[in-house]
Amino acid sequence: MAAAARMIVTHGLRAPTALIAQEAGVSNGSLFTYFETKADLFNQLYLELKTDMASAGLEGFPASGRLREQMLHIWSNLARWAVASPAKRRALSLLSVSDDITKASSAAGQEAMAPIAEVLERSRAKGPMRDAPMEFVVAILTSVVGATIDFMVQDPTNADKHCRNGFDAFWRAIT
Amino acid sequence: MAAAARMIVTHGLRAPTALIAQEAGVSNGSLFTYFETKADLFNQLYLELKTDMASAGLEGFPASGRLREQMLHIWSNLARWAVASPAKRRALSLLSVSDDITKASSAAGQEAMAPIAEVLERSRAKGPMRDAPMEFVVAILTSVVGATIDFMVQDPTNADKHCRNGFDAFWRAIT
Amino acid sequence: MAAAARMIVTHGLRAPTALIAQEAGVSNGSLFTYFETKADLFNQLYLELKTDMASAGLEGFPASGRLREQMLHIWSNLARWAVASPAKRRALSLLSVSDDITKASSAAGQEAMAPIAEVLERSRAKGPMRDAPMEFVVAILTSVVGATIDFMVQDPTNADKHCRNGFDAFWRAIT
Amino acid sequence: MAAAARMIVTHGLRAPTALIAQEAGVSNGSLFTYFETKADLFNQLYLELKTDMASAGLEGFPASGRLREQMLHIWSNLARWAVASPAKRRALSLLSVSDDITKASSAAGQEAMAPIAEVLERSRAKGPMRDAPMEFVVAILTSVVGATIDFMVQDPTNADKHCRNGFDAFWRAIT
DNA sequence: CATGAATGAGCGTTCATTCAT
DNA sequence: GATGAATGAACGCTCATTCAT
Repeated sequence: MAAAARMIVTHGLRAPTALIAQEAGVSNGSLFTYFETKADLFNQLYLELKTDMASAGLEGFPASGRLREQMLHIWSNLARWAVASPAKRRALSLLSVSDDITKASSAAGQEAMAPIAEVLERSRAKGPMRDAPMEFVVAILTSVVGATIDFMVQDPTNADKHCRNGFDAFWRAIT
Repeated sequence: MAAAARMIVTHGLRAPTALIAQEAGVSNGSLFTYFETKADLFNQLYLELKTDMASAGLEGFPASGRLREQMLHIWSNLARWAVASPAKRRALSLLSVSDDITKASSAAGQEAMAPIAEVLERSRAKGPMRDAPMEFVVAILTSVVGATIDFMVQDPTNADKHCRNGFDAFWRAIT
Repeated sequence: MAAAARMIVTHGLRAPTALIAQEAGVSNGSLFTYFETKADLFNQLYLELKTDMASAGLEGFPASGRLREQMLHIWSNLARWAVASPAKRRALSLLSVSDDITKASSAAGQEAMAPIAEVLERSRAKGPMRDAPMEFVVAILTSVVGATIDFMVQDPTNADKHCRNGFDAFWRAIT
Repeated sequence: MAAAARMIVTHGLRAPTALIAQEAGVSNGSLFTYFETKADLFNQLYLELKTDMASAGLEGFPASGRLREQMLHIWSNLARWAVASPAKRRALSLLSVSDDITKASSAAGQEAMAPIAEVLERSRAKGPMRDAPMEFVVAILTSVVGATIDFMVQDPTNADKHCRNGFDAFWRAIT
């Protein structure tokens, strides 16, 4: 799956299975010993990446902290993860819009993000977005953090500043 | 190009050129009289859609209005355009993440959005994001308006409310 | 289709489509311009061969002759056709037992044989097999004529004798 | 080999060796401990089935009976065997036309049928087919008994009648 | 001898692109 | 310029066979 992620980065979702197998150091046929189809591989990879991202986001979570600090902690973790694993991030964003990802995988992906969503839920609970659909809030989180990461990657010297600015904008939007 | 947009909606970016040509009422060969390659078609379509969207955003622009009203006007226009032309919107969002779109096309696309970006520039000029890169602000606009539209489409009865709520969140983020 | 028949003879039904295309003097891709799938090619070929065989059987049919002479005429024609076109015959017999041949094709094949079946029907009408299912009688015709042809091919010097002996056996069976 | 027969029935001759092994309760690799190649397995299976069929045909053979009764006994036995073991029969008929079956196996198969062929030889010795090649007579037996079985299976209520009618037709053909 | 993961050649099919008419 | 048949490289996937354990 790591090989698949790498090949998706360089070749997009059209990355030939033969290339993925080669990158993984196995024969093209062997790939299908582990994954029934290419779509299956993509779904499993999607879930792994999503789970990986979610657990990165929750690492060192300050359970006793104030809400804003908790959310900032997650935000920084997510940004750090994405900056540290650009391949994973790129692969995940391509997979997220792929037709190959089943509803089941999407649902499982949301499940993995549930603990983060819970913090988000509490964050917006008393603010102006208290009546908005939760998915809307998640969409805003995802997109603003995505934009933030892009600028952290682009201008690494000011990464921390971008990270903070992005979070502040996000926090303003939902509280 | 309209045919291409329609086929992209139903078949994704893998829509066969033969199908696009058929939908357009010309022979498959003729398509390559007008577009050197499929990628070329996609780039031209991308630019057309982006331009279309931008001009829709500016329609009836209240030149003398207050900044917030101007921005809200654009916001509502963009949302209305997307809701009225779901095919264009879907095609544009797929094309935006495609490998086929060249840097030149992306740049030209930003160019088309320049008048809107200008209003955006003035909107954030005195706020907390005054020092952020302009692309960052644009990215936030794009992503939040995108999320907003999704919920307008999904729940048309409350479309206006979603539109307004999205804008408010956005305005909070940048001012 | 002639190329397909030839390749089926030499490679069986597993004859690669690429080889069939090559034999036909076209590119592998072109084959699928004319036939949607390999199975489609096989079905069309099956029907062509069956029709070809049936019309060969009826060539010069003595409409005013006695029943036995009519049947013998058909029998000899069928045998001659098979001996003259061994490739067609081999391909047809392989296709007949293939999973790729649809019920529709089988039915159409029987349709093509209808005029022959009609003579057969009259032949057995007053004999001991008058109450047997018609398919049973056809099966006997097919199998005995098949065996006959094998020996005509194997021992061409006595082809006429084998042909006659086979018919006599068949005629004894059904009258 | 029983597993192979079963899988041939459900999947045709393309039945994967892995599936055959699984059905047999051994690992896919083990299959090749006992059979050098898939073709080898098929040849051995062919011979086993042919031998099985032949010995079924001879079961309870009335050595002192009249020729016609002896032949009818064999005929009924063959029909009963086929009706009772449809898998074996289907596998055998598929294998019979397969390219994988070697001349040696075919010859060995004929050898297994020799005792039956001997009765057949005596049956036709004084009749109109006395000068025909023995293989021709065998071919007629095989094909007519095959057609007979098809109708016994299809219409079990009248199985005995079909069996008898088939035999009568056959007997008329060779005597 | 048993296992089952690994192999890689081979196949059916697709489709962007070409080009003779 | 328009056509659409022809092209052939490329891809996802299968499966008989091998071999280290």
